[in-house]
Amino acid sequence: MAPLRSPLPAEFYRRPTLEVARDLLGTELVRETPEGVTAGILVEVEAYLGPEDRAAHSWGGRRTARTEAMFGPAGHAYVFQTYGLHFCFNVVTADEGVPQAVLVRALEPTRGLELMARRRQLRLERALPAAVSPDAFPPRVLTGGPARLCQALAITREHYGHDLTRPPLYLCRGRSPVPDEAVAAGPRVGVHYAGEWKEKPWRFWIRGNPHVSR
DNA sequence: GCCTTGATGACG
DNA sequence: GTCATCAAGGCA
Repeated sequence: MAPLRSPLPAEFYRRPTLEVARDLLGTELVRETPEGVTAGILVEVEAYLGPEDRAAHSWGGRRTARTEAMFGPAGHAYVFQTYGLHFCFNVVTADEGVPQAVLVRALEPTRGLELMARRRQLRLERALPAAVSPDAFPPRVLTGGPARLCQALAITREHYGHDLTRPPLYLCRGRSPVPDEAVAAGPRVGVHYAGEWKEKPWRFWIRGNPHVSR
């Protein structure tokens, strides 16, 4: 099946990771399944710059079955599981052999909101009555958080290493580029253990966007 | 021990 | 609404 829209080329990802992270804001992540299409605009990301970055899974050049994808070519997916429960979705960046990636922390939902809600319904039952009118989902409940967006888009370990220039999971240009004034930067979330690296302002988000995770 | 989330309870 | 605390449970 041809993709619905033209995916970003591999060259987009094969650049310095901080540039890719910033430029990923405003792009659209599309997930196609037999049940339907779900998609959202990236509004919050974090860069992980192994092997130097203490906060990166590839810190110190750590190369295991889990981190292998980070060493692979740019534009492929790095999916990992945390706390035994949740998946997180990353885009591999930079040159092959340089284990760097960008974690996607939040999306602004654009397509398939009801399907997303269905996939998240187990935990959403309390929120759903307020959301009976489909456009009235409260911000963040569908895709505001790295594990939430994976559940909403049905991204799992089966996408580990997937080539993100091809269906059924790919990125394409969004509605419009995000100007520098709209981009905010700050420390990354959940990396308190990372010493001096935890202060690096390598989390980027669209200022004021209600879907940003926190 | 972890790049998380949802539930619960305190507080205002 | 906020904030703090806790438990869920796979894998290195």
